[in-house]
Amino acid sequence: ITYSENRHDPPLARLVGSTGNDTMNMELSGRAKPIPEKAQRAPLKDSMGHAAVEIGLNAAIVAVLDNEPVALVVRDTADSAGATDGLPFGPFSPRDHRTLEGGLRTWVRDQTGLELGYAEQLYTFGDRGRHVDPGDMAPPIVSIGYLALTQAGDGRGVSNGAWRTWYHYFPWEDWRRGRPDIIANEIEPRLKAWAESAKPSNGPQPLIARADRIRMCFALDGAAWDEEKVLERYELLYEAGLVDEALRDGRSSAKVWGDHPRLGLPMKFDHRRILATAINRTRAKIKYRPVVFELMPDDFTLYELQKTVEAILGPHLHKQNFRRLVEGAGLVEPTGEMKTRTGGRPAKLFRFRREVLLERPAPGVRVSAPPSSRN
Amino acid sequence: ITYSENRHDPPLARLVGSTGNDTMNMELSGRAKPIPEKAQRAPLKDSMGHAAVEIGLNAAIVAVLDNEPVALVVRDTADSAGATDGLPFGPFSPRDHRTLEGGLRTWVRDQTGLELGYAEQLYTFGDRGRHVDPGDMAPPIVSIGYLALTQAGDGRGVSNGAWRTWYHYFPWEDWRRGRPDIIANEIEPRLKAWAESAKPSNGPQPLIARADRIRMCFALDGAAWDEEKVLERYELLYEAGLVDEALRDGRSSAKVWGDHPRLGLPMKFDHRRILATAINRTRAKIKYRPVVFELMPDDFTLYELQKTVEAILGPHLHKQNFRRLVEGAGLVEPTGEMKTRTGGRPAKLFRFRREVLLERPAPGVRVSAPPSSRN
DNA sequence: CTAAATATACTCTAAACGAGTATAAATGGC
DNA sequence: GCCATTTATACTCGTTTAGAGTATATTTAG
Repeated sequence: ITYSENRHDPPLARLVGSTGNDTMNMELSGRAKPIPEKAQRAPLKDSMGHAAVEIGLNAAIVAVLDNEPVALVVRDTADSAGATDGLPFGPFSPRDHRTLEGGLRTWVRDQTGLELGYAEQLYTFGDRGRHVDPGDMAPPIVSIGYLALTQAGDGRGVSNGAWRTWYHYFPWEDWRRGRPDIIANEIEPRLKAWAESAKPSNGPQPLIARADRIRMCFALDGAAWDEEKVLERYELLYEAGLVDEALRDGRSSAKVWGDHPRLGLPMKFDHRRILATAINRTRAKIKYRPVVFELMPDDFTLYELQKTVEAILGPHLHKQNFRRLVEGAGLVEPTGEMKTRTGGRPAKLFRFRREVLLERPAPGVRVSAPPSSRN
Repeated sequence: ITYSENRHDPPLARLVGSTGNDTMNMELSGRAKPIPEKAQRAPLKDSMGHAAVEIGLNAAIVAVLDNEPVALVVRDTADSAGATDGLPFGPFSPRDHRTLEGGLRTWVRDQTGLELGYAEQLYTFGDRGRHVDPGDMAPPIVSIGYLALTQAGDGRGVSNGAWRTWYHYFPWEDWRRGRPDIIANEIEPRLKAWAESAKPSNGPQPLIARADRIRMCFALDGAAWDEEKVLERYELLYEAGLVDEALRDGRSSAKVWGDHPRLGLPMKFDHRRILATAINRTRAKIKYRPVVFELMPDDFTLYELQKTVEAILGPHLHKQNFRRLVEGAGLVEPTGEMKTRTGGRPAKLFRFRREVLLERPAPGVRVSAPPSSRN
């Protein structure tokens, strides 16, 4: 089954507003002329022994556990002092791996015991200096991030690694109990200070002012929160030197903020950026492709399905409309069974209708959010 | 400016139906268990001299020239016998390139004289055996594809390379004069023969039957044509052994079809696949991000804008609604000037309103297609 | 038996999409 | 200058659907 990247069934997109998940053209492009690469020497074509680089394959494995969105992380047991979480990863070896994705699956199996199901490529990162690690391990220069979706119970016990809420690493993304305090208390003031520090306008102006980026990313001044800006937010914080990785990588703008709390837990290398990309993609894709079902058991109630969607997207959805849209789109069919012991009236059990993939071009979970009430 | 990948302003998505552009999970995944990698030896972690591979950077540079969608290709002048078109490309060299995209820009500048503006990463391909080339040049094992959008006249003369319609390589994608004959005359019968040849159901069944894939990709049996399935179609033809590259790569299923016409012009290495990905992405993205304007001069009439969109998407759009949607979305503002000599009543000139990027989360060119009439 | 919780059916409104009609202002040929 | 042709642009209208609310049915907990 091929779930491709871009959307086309609009419906629930509009609810949240959104902005994008996939790409990370973090080098501002647009019509603006690109920053010229440093003085160019003669073409390297004939420089034999072509520059070869090591490629890292990294897996952001996502599941939903008790209505909590989680990722599978492995912790560095060797260095127990400042043990940092990381994603399962390993180098791509053309000798042993027939495909990139195959190599990824192998590494994940070896490191966690988990047999991956659904997986898709996210992005290939290659910025020098972004993956520095204090340890003696030299990280690969180029790393390819993958998103995998699975049921948390599906691994039938992961032999190594732990499922951790992704909000450990991105506390500002957790809007389940309203706007998280960390935004107003920590992020906003520090980012504004960073924006101010760039005021003396010497040099070329960026296409979008820092203040505007901050406002749009973190929904200041009445702007709407866009849950699909996960990566953009993380990159902004990195650029401003507010996440530990920026400090670690030795960015000049990174400041020490005294006893201010760190903004989320750091990860090894550029793994947090990859996880941000994965969350971004998951949040976007769930709206226009039936990928939620990769996170669900075979049979489920519509309410369980809704809770899973909400775990990914954050805001609470309108229950009646959710049911109507999901059923109306032909995404599910009743199994005939009922689930009792739901704490109320028993619910019909449903299963995913795989046939939709042959019918409509690309159905997603169409959802509508209620304004305030939660029913 | 960051145009991210996924969509959220639904509008014009619905017109065409669509399916996806981005990703190419061509290894069927879904809930199905993945094909196990060949017997796994011990983890390679400590195999010093980590496997290093050469990475190719490839640019699919897209423009619209006289209402014709074109890509910039370079032809192999050395081997004039069976000269094959290729995309500008070169190896990534961490020594000389600070970033992947920077390296790409350098190669494009060196090879074509063009200074890239907007560029975004498409996908990283790594299947062994997909980039074989009959010549003596060993292609990189891993290749990263990029999409760049530019005005054809913007390069102020490309010093090397030529703009060629992308329909040279994908004739079946050209629906401007209705369904192209090549589908009914060549593609459909050959694909059906291929599907038949797999009938004796030995071995594991694929998630989606060949016949279903064919029907959905090429809009048979009344299915709607989805112009966003560019990559899926090309991959299907490759898998069926119907494009020259499949033969060249020595796929077992590739057959010689006598004097049947070849299905589109082949390209070097896996460049045609990359171009398919680029077309796919362009078609999808134009609907939910204001990327059309990368293809336009600073000032333009709404009709010119519409013609450009149509060059990318194919079908003809409803003129009145197009105007209403584009203006209503605040994507453009009048310059105050008029364009005379349009062949009729003079048209107002417009320019792109960059401010929209700060307002709505992600505006695209919202369009609606008329059913039959073209007005 | 009742309160609380959940499941599910149905209604209503505003917005949008999708299509059509009408009119204005040029050009080109005669 | 007249007229056919071409393009630009304004406005209307019906159908769909998103977005929200109301009402009712069935269970469990106590």
